[in-house]
Amino acid sequence: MFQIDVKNRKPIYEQIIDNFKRLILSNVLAKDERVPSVRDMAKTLAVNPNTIQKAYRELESQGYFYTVSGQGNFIAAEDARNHLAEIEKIHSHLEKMLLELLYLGETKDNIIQFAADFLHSWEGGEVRDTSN
Amino acid sequence: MFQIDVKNRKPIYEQIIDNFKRLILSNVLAKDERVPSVRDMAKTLAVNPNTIQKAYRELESQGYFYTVSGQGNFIAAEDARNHLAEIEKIHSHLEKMLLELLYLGETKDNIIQFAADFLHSWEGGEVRDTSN
Amino acid sequence: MFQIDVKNRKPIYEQIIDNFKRLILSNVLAKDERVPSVRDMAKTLAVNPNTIQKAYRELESQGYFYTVSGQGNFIAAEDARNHLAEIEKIHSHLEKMLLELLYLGETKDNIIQFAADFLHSWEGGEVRDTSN
Amino acid sequence: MFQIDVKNRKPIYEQIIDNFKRLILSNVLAKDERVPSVRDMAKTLAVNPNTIQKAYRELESQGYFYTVSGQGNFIAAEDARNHLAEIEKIHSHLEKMLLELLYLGETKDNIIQFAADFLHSWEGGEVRDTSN
DNA sequence: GTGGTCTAGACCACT
DNA sequence: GTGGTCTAGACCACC
Repeated sequence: MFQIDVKNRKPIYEQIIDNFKRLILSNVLAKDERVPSVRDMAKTLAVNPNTIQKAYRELESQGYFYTVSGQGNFIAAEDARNHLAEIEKIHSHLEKMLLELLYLGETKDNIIQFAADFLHSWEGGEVRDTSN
Repeated sequence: MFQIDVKNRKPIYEQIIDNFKRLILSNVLAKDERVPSVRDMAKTLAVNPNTIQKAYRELESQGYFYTVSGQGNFIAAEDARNHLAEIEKIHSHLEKMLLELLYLGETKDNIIQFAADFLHSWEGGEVRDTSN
Repeated sequence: MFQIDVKNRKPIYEQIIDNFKRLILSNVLAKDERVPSVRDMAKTLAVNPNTIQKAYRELESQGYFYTVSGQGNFIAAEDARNHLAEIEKIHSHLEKMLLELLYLGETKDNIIQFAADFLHSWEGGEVRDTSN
Repeated sequence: MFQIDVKNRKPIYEQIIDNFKRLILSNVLAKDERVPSVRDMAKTLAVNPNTIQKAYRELESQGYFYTVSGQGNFIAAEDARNHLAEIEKIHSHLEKMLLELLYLGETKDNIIQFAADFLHSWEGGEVRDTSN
């Protein structure tokens, strides 16, 4: 499904969250699909079940998962998530990145070219692992 | 000079580093200019001197500062720094942001438009505080 | 008859209990009426028979059902139940809700208005499903 | 400060959350006031630090606390919280309670009287412990 | 000193 | 079987 990098500064549970978000947002995991149980996931990723639990809980509270007691966790419908707030946040984040590039001497046209090229190279087909 | 945000999850020393980098890259701080002493900086930012110390040491090791013992810290010449590595890092960071926006349903054209608008609205005048 | 919401954090068996209580208290289910068998109920609600069993047993112990072995479960007479205790419990629960609204900045008059409006909009006709 | 009831069905960390919310909403704890450290709280309540941690984290993500790394947790400004959504939720909860009382035979006037009496008996002065 | 993460292992409620 | 809670104890980064 995906791998986690224990050496990474980013906490394991965040890596798990990011990976699931990616898989969900790119429709690799579809609505109402069941995700591996906490224990199974813990085994396959070789981490402690509590760590998986923490990640799953967070994903639930952010509207990506829903839990059916005694049955497991499932992918929530898209409208349970708050995309607008998320987009807003990323936009402001993006602005900072763009500014930094300017500071580092990149020209505006260069930057835009870079972004455009990258996006167009992305025919939306398969998913690439971009976790950290 | 700049402000730090203690409520922010980003460590204070990293915030200081980022702010100095920004001021240096945007030429607000010029080559060989003296930066405030650790103690002064600690007072004005109202943080622990150790924290300033850590930031300064990091900035020195990244080639932004040079230290003259007994005299203080100074802005290093541009060629002491490695912009390419920095740009590379931001580029990959940027790719992730762009991808997330795609996942969240933004169209490619929308995203490029956003970036272009932002950059062009920014006639490179003074520097705005973009820390986190 | 009613629906249960598997996504809800409230245990299914409690949802079933609440629904039955509601139907009984609102006289949709009359004294000595037979309730569906455990197996039937399990099928129509698409839940595990054990879950129905647990709910029925609880309802019996609270005086809402009585069991005739070999024949099924039936609605008990009203006097078998202890409304006062129930009302007491809800009253205290209500107090907490009211207090929270106060804390959240609602004025007393606003709250009372809300409650009064709601109650009066309710001409006691049929029963609406209010399960969580 | 407050007590927790280990025998209670409600999880300890939720009891802690509820208690803090109560103290904050009733202004016993003021903006920017420091709350006891995780370890201290763990000692005084005689529970595991992880449990406190969980509660504090939740309170932070709900906008009641903010964390200053290396310094502790503090009460957040009121506008960081999402009262409207909260009020909405409680309103719908309240409706269910009111309905249940109707079913149990209480008259509308009785119920409104009860609510009004309770609210007016509550001159907003001191705080009473309503935790479970 | 502070919060944050993680492990190992236990116990519980629900299905 | 499932998720959820809790403990005990360790280690880390930050201030």
